[in-house]
Amino acid sequence: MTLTEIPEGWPADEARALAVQDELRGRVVLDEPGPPPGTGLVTGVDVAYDDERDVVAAAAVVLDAATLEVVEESTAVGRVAFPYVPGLLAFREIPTVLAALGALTCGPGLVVCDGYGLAHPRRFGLASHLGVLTGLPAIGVAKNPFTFAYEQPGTRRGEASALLAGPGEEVGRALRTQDAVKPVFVSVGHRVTLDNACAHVLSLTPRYRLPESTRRADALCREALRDALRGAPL
DNA sequence: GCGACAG
DNA sequence: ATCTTGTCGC
Repeated sequence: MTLTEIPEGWPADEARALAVQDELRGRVVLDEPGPPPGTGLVTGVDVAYDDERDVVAAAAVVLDAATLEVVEESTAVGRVAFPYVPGLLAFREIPTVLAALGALTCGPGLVVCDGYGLAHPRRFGLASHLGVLTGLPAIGVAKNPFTFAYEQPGTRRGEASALLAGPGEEVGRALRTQDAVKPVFVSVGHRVTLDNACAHVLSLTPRYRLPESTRRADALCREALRDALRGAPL
């Protein structure tokens, strides 16, 4: 397996990364509804790291949105392209994720990311960044509220409350995907509406807290990392 | 100035 | 993210 190259000109420091976010932010599209939930294809992407060896593995798992059956899977392995800095997560994950998406033979449809889109310090999280670079509709589903404020949503599956960046600025939603289970934090990435994004997430969580797409992608990228490290330890 | 901080 | 045993429940 070949190691994914870090793109030429990829930001090497925080100042350059901030400048890139500043420049790409204007290309986010927020006025398209996005694909209707329960139809077409949905692709989950996720990455796993080995910081000791500086290796990252990414996975893309394409699901039939109606049945949640796996349609196609792909992985990619590369060198970590950026340190972890809150607010700059995308620069760490995107090169390898793009390689995994590029290895698919079918169109990904809606991309579901682990993390945020609009709910971001500069309103340009991983899901927005990935959406802009690929042109694909994308949403973010995070396990934590980051620094944002929210009221605890109702205890039943499907209930939601606003994720607020400030008084009156809704950047996402705390969405209960299972009865009495901690909510997930959904935000728009690119070319999808927040209501639509939440409907997709509910459609992807018939049984577990996290979307089936991210659960599948999470398992696959861990496996890919193990396999990659097995071939060349230390 | 200090702490918090998606994955 | 990752480090980690047992344990409770379907």
